Parts: sequence; structure tokens; C-alpha cells
Amino acid sequence: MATALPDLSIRQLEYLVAVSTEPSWADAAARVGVSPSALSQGLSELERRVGVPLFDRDGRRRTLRASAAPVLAHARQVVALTGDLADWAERTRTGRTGELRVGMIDAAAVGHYPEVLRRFRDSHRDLHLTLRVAPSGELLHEVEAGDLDLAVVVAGRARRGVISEPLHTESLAVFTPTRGLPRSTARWGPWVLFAEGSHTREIAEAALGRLGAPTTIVAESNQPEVLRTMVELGVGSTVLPQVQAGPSFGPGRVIAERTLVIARREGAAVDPAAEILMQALRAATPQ
Amino acid sequence: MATALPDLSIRQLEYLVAVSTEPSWADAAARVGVSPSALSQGLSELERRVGVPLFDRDGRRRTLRASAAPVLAHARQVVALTGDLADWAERTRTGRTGELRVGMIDAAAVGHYPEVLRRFRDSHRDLHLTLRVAPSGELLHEVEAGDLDLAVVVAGRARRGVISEPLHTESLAVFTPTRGLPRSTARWGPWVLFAEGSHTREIAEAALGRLGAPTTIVAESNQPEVLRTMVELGVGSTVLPQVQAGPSFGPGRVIAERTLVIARREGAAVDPAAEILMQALRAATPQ
DNA sequence: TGATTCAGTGAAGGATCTCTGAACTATTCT
DNA sequence: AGAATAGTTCAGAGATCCTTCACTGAATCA
Repeated sequence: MATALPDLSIRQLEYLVAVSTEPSWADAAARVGVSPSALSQGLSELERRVGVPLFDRDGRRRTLRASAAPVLAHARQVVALTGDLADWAERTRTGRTGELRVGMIDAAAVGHYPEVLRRFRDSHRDLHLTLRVAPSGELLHEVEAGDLDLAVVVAGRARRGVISEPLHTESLAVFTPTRGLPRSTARWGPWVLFAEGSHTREIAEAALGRLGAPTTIVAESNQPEVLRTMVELGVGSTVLPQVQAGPSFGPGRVIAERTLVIARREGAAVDPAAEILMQALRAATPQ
Repeated sequence: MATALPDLSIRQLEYLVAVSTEPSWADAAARVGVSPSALSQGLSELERRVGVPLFDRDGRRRTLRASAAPVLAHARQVVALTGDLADWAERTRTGRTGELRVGMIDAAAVGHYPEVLRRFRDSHRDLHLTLRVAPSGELLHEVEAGDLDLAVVVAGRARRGVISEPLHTESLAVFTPTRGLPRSTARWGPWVLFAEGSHTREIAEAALGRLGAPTTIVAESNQPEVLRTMVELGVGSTVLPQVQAGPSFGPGRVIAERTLVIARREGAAVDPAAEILMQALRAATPQ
């Protein structure tokens, strides 16, 4: 039962299979890419470890004994299984199989990287990719909990257990219902901003504070669509990244920057598929 | 397809299985009888060879990732298969399974070693043992052709491709229908002997020639039973080993010796079961 | 808060494996 | 008989694997 298992190497089993298939040992050695000497020694070692005679000597030739059939069958099976495993590993390494859970804030998913996502999805058909779009805070929480392999969020306070890598910096600008902004920042506002807890809102509020503008909030939402509509209706001004302002507004007045980062759970091994997607994200980022 | 297979050692796969079963790596190391360090290094090496991350780091602890499941399944399967192989090897090594083809001349099978055969058969129930009883010449031919693993025959001319080992020497004696043998060897005979081609007949004829006895043959058979009956009927005298003369005759006059040998095919690996039977034969031989 | 213990890692060193290349031997071919 | 073929053995280089020992991070205890 709990017999110590003989430490047969896959290599030796391959030798055995090769010898059983090829006409001569020299051919077999060539097939497994090794010198005839190594093959000979390896098979002697295999025989020693199994502890049962496997070959008959016919002059200088060694031939497989009939009684070695079970060993040969074992070798074939293990070699085949290892081949399957190698295939699986190769697919996993190239991100062509497995599972990948990605989180992105809406600006990343819809504004900056929709093409990257589409291409990645296309070229990894068998990869089970799930994309979750939510505000940074929520996504970071899920990364921390191990529910996401990867997330693109707005940089904020460092969060323990999560490491992040800067990806893209963009400016935040003020957009107003009227044609221009008042000269005096004291007459800016009131505001229609992202909801409490949003990193971008924190950045905007801090910037407005520095500029001496009042920070009266008259409406909030996490949907930029909603914010834009409010502005169009004249409810107030908003602070948005360019990509989310849409074409109906002018260029806007830049008041701050925000940085998108790739966040991953600390200590988690980097899944090959995640690595590939990260490469693609970096490559698709201007500058 | 023809991807080079990673040379995963059975050892490393055992480590993986142990780690998946035991609560801590230290326990796992103890179970496979190795230092924690060796286990740690072995698993790192396994991970490197598979080329896919298998563990997550949780502080100083490493835990199996869910995505490593296929590797673990592979490891379990290969370890189980290797266990089966080890069992088979153990059974084969102790002669408890497999096949063994043995040849014996009748004197050996019926006279000298019936008990050895019975005991061997009893203690190796699952061994497929076939026993062929025939004259030495035929048996040697079959040994040479690889149809027998082992034969007990009368020593004769060396035959190429067959090696033999002396087992037992016994005397050949003359048995006559009358109470005694004539003084003069010239009046011995006529003879009832083993058939042409028998080693024992050759030995007997040579001995009779040396003694100056006539070698007129009046009957021949390979069955000692037949020879004995002929002698009882007064057809002639015979030359037999003691064991085949039977109790109805006196001690007989010793005129020669013959040697029983164990013959095996040259170059053929010694089957463990054959080795065990040979031991038993040697042990059962007096002197 | 700091000491202690536990689980695992990393480096050094030695034993063992396993490969290559070269010399060698038995067999087969011509 | 001599050459060619097939396989083995040997010595040595390099890889691998294991042990010991020192160490770190985390958890626990006081």
C-alpha cells in the first residue's frame, strides 16, 4: 500500500515508449533527442528502479520482453497524460483557456479601452472572461477579496492587500450649462458630481477647494450620462474627464488630473491571461 | 503536439498531492519523508516546469490556486498509476504473478521434484505455471527457441544459446530379469533402452562399450514404465537411474552417472519467478 | 509592547543523477 | 576478411535534489 513509489522520471518512460515504437534504439534516441548512450543508460536505470527485468539480450541487442507489457502500458499512459497536461499548460500560458475576472470603471470600459477588450475577447475565445463595471471603490474591494483578478480604477488612497500600477493620466475639467465660466471661482457651481465614495469626486472636490470655489452639491450620480443631462438642463456644473464629457460640450476648463491604475491583489500569482490583458492595456495607452 | 514534455518527477507530483491533503506543508513534508525545505523547493521547481502559476502567496504561506486543479488531478492520477505499477512490480518480483514455462524430464518431474513443484504451485496461486514433460533433447530445443523459461534435463553436449547449471548427479544401474548379472560383461544384454536421441541412452551405451558389453538393442521406449515391464517379461536388461527402477527390482549394478542440469536460454533475463523456482530446486537437491 | 513560536523560504554544500563524447565490442553486410 | 552497424561501457561535466542552518513574517502570549 504505502510502498515508497519508485521515482520514475517522465523522461525514462518516454524512452521506453520510443524504443517500443522505433525500429532501432538509435532511432528511438534520435526521436527523443538524446544520445544512444543516454537512452541505453536511462533504460537500464528504469529497469533497475522498477525492479523487474524488462529486456532480453539478443546478442548486443536488447529487446523488450513480453512480460514488460504492463510497464510499457503504464509508460504510454503516463506519457499521454503528461502530453495533455503540457497542452493545457500551453493554453493557459497563452491565456487561451481558464477564467479571468476583470473589473473596470465605466470610463475605462467604455471610453478608453473598449477596443482592447473586444480584441482580447476575440483572440481568447475559450477563455471565460467576465467584466464587471463599477466605481473604483467597489472594484478595489472585490480585488481585495479575491473576486477579481484585475481592475482598472482611479488611483486613490493605497489600500492594503492591493498593489497598483499607473496606467494612464487624464485631466478633469469643469463643464457648465452656459458658454463660459465666471471669472471669479467664487461664483462657480453649484455642482452635479459623482456620488459620495467616488475617487474622482474626491479629486474634484479637493481641486475646487484649492481654487476657492464653493462646493455646493445639488445632485449626484455615478452615471456620467445622468450628470451630462443635468448640466444640459442647467441644474449645475460638473467635473468630468474629457472622454466622458461627450461632444455636446466644449473643451472645458482643466482643474485637476486623475490617474487610472491597474490594481491586483497582493501576493496573488499573476495569471498568464491577466498578464496578457495588462500588456494590451499598456500598449493601448497613449504616451 | 510534439511539444517537449516537461520532465516532472513522480516525486514532485507526490509533493503536490501531499500538500493538497495535509493541513500544513510541514505535515506534508513529514508524510513524504522529506524536509520542509525540500518540499518547498520541489514544488517551486514543479511550478517552474509546468510553466503556469500554481500557488498564491498568503503572507508566508503558499496556497494552491483554484486554477491549479487540472495539475492536481494529473498528479493524483499519475501517482495512483505509479502505485499500481509498484504493486505489480512487487508481485512479479516475488513470483506471485506473471507466467512461467518450465520443462522437466520425467525423472525430475515425477521422481526427484514433485514436491517442489507442488509447493511452488501452492505458494504462487496467481502465477500461470505450465509444466512440460519431455526428453532432454526436445526440452533443450524449446529452451533455445524461447518457448521455455527453464528446463531440468540431462547434461549432454553443450548447445549454443543455452546455458546450464549442474543440479544433481545420480547413478545409472543395470537392471535384469534374472537375479544376478553374468560375471562376464560379454554375456550382458540384450538391451531394452531409452529411444534414440536420449541423453541417458547415449551415456548408457558409452558405458557399456567401455565395459566390453555387447549393445544389442531389442526394444526401446522413452517411457521407463515400458522399459520396466519389458525387463519383467524377460525381454532384456535395461539401464535406468535408481529413481525410475521402482521397488520391484534390486539395487542394480552401477555403471555410469548422469547429471541433471537446469538449462536456460542464454541472454534471457532471469524471470524472478524462475529464479525462485531454481532456488527451490537447488534446496531440494540432496548434498 | 515585546518575546516566543510556528510555518515556510533561501543559501551553501554534498550526494546522486543524467547527460555527452570517446573508446570498445558483438553482429551483420559485402 | 574487412567494413559498417548497433549498442554498450566509462569518465567526466553539469544539473538536480536533498539536508542543514539561518532567516523572515505572522500569530500568540504575557
